[in-house]
Amino acid sequence: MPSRSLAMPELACADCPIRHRAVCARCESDELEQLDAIKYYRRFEAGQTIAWAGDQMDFVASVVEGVASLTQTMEDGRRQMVGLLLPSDFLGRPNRESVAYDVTATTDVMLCCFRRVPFQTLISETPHISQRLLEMTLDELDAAREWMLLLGRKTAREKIASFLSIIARRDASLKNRPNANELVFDLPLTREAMADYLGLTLETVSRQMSALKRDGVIELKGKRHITVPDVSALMEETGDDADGGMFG
Amino acid sequence: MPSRSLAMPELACADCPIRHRAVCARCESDELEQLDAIKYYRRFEAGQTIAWAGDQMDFVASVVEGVASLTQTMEDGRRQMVGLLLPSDFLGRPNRESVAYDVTATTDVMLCCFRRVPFQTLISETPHISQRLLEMTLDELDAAREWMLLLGRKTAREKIASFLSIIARRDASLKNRPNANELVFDLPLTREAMADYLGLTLETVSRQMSALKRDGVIELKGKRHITVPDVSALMEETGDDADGGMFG
DNA sequence: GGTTGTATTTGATCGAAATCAAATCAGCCC
DNA sequence: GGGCTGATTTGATTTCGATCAAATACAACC
Repeated sequence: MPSRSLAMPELACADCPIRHRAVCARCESDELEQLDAIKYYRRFEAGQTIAWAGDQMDFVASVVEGVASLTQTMEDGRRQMVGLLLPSDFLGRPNRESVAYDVTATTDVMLCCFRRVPFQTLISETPHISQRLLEMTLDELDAAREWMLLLGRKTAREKIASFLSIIARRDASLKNRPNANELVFDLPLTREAMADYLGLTLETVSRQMSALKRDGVIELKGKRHITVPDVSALMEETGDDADGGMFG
Repeated sequence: MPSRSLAMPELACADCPIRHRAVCARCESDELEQLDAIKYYRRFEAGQTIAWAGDQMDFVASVVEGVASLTQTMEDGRRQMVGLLLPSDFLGRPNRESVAYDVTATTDVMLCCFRRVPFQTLISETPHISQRLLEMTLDELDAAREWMLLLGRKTAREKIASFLSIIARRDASLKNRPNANELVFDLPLTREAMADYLGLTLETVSRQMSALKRDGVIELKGKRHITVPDVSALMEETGDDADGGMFG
């Protein structure tokens, strides 16, 4: 169900993929023009911090390209990722002045930013947008809750398998799959970032990746390029209900 | 920041505590009358299931009294709580037909229910309410993310201490504390439910409760009645930043 | 090609929490 | 009071993932 939004009608919009999720598909063109008036693009390099927890953030944004993440850090350095933003995901909290978590560019990232104050004005005057934001926030909440099950109850192997299936589900290259049963994609995260996502150490991530490879569940070309020869075999490993899902 | 809503202005409304969070404080009285027209009360006993994951739910609701929880269960029985609803919390997802998680009455619960379809109509016609729901959902998302840090990175002892401080923060009896440094409240959950909340086993919960008692961080009267003689000592144990917080 | 620095893998060991098992406590009903 | 039931505590042992440590792969740069 976090994939719900993928099923929503998309606006054909060549210059700004943002609108696909950030903006209600029912918006009138003049509303879209107002959005255009307050938007600008911004690029961040891999590893760069986009905002620190507690900072003022004078924009909200949508991810155009690349991956950004939200993380929380404890004083002693323990770190947990609490949000992973892929292209078309929304960043920022309308009506909140400050950011609650560190926002980092996990890969090179291109953001489409909307200036915060005028964006909020637009929301308050455009119920469509506010309703769309509610939908998106509910989707995020669903994703967070699925993530909680993973963190609280899954084994290391199940965590890795779940992560791979989550990334695969969102990966663009999905669109042209030659073989319906096979799956090929690139990992946008280092082993360390995966560990932060999964509540593991990077050593455990590496070991479990090796184990899945040894058992033929995945194949690796380089460190980041993954082939899943049999999707259902991967799904078996996630611990989730085998039903539904993106892959038939 | 999950406590943000507590700081919001509350409507004086003797018969229905719901409004305090569920409905925008800026609503006009005729909008409140419309809400009254579609609401009804419903009681559930401890242990009773309010809805199963996947069920249609023909109402949304606000918790008036007692505690309800959202849980996810894996086929082999592993269980993770993903939502804990205390009085004034909102239950249900506007514009979603079905429930995503099992909803259970953790104690005896009184709900103030709003019939779903008319409630949705009201939302779409009343931007205030839709914006209030967005605020509430953002609060829930913040809470979920704090919870993710707990599940992914905290030790068993830190989890217990964090849980106690979360419950204490929300407990009604807080309102009349004789001694600002001391804290007295009742646990609304069994050890098993705590385990489901924290991603632990009930034995570990029990052991860590005993350890905190042994170390003088908490005192126990019966199994459920907790006294925290020194709030800052408890906060030390949570692993969280010592700053801010409800207790000064 | 060699060097440097980072990312990743692999190995050995340790420890926190899970698991398995039993005892104790607290209501509750008669 | 006494027995019954479910909740909780406590104990013994195991196990999975963390930690500590070292080797290997890889890309960028000279």
